[in-house]
Amino acid sequence: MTVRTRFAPSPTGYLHVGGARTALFCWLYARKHGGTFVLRIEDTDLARSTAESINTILEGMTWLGLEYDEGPFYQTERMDRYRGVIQQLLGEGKAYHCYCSKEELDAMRAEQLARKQKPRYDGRCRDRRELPADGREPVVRFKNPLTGSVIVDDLIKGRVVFDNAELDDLIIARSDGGPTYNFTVCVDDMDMNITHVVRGDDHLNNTPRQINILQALNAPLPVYAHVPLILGTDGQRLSKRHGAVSTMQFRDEGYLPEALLNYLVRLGWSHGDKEVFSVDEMIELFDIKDVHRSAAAFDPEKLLWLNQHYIKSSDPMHIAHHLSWHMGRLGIDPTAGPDLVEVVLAQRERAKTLAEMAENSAFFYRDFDGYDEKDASKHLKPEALGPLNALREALAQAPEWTAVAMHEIVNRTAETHGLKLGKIAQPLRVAVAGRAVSPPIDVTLALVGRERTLRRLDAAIDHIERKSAVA
RNA sequence: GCUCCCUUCGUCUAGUGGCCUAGGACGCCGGCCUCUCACGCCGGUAACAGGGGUUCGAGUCCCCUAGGGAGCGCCA
Repeated sequence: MTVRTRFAPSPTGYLHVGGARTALFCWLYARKHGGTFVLRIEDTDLARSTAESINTILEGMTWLGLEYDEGPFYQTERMDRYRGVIQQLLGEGKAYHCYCSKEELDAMRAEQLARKQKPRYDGRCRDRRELPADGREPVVRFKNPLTGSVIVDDLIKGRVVFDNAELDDLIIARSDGGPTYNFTVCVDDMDMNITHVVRGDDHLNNTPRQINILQALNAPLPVYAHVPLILGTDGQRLSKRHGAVSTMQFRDEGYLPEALLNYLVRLGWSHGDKEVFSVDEMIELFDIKDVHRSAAAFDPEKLLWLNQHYIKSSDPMHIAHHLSWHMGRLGIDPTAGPDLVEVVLAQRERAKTLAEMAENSAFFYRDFDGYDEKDASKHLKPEALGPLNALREALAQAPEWTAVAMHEIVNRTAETHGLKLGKIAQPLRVAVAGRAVSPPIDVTLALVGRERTLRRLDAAIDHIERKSAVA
């Protein structure tokens, strides 16, 4: 039997990291077993589904590289099929019309709660004969078995047993005829020949209902794997209020897709002490059975560490490609300055995100607005004038503008002035970078280039002179 | 309230009865390196939720308690 998994988000928001991880697990499982990964959009809630959500979800999947083999299928395009199956169930006596009003149901629930019972429909319309006179439209309810139990042999949670007595006759079609979630899932999983249902464990309680429906449909049962959800840093369930949970937000903040994927796969899953996994390694080593049963908290610090790890160790060309996108976001044209690959090489050990790297590299491509105040007052002082002037002169005559040549000139100037390297490198750094932080000074000069360096040195010298004149 | 799920350092986890005076990773703290910021290297801090069993022996098996989460919709 060929493995077929599906990821079935409802388009009522963006793709959050919990969903992304579920999608990753589904995808890995399919890839590992040479199976098929199906994408299905569960958009039966017309009021809350939006085309925009669908686009961000698709965009997120693409960015992460979780390509699907079939789909996306839209439930809204399968309404006729659902209606047909509902009729079939009705005809076979496996479902029935229910005319209970909202008020009636609310009263029932309130009473059950008051008696400290689990609220559930009591099945009073199961054998209803005459229709109410007001001609109201009924809903359709599924006849859940009254006795016995449902066994779920979950790949992650193990064997879980539910008593049918705990379940009730759930609504499968609304009074407007629209099918409901628990029902469409069953029809789709059946029609799409899904063999493995990998989803969030908030669905574990739905599983026995779905199994009962599937059985009423004479459909083969898929294998289930309920993955625990992701918690926020505070241990609470991750939600829209807990900050950066949107997949695309991670891209915008400068994370690499491979870093997010690596972080996500290690959340609830491990392979010994191994921390770093390429996508190929994930596919090779991942096994749904090794997924933890308990929820895991999202730790932004560790994600940051992984991101930096990939920035540091990936092919600079690859990083440059992503960096280019971030430079563009800052309004910088990466062709108007040094080769981005050189920039990556200079910056990759001092940036945890690409957004940070882009910001810290802007001065290679365009003039900065002004000096960092603290750094300027500390390093651009009158005593720096001599060295800076000497540097200006020496650099102007540099036969070639390379890091090696820069190194030579800066060191020699420091020596002739009897200064430690730091005493000369720092003023120089502030002069060309605008602040006291940058890659090694020789590399920095090489990247800034001759013209910009000399211009900025003049400006710095001018800055010091004007300041001391005022004082 | 009822049903179901979960519980090893702050966090992610290793651990499948003896190899555990509990290992790794992130973070944090200290040191080294050093032209800044970083990187790197070295060292340190820190956990089996509690209580009962079973067993020669329990983080590992069983039971109970506590705590956390989910579900109980004409939402998905």
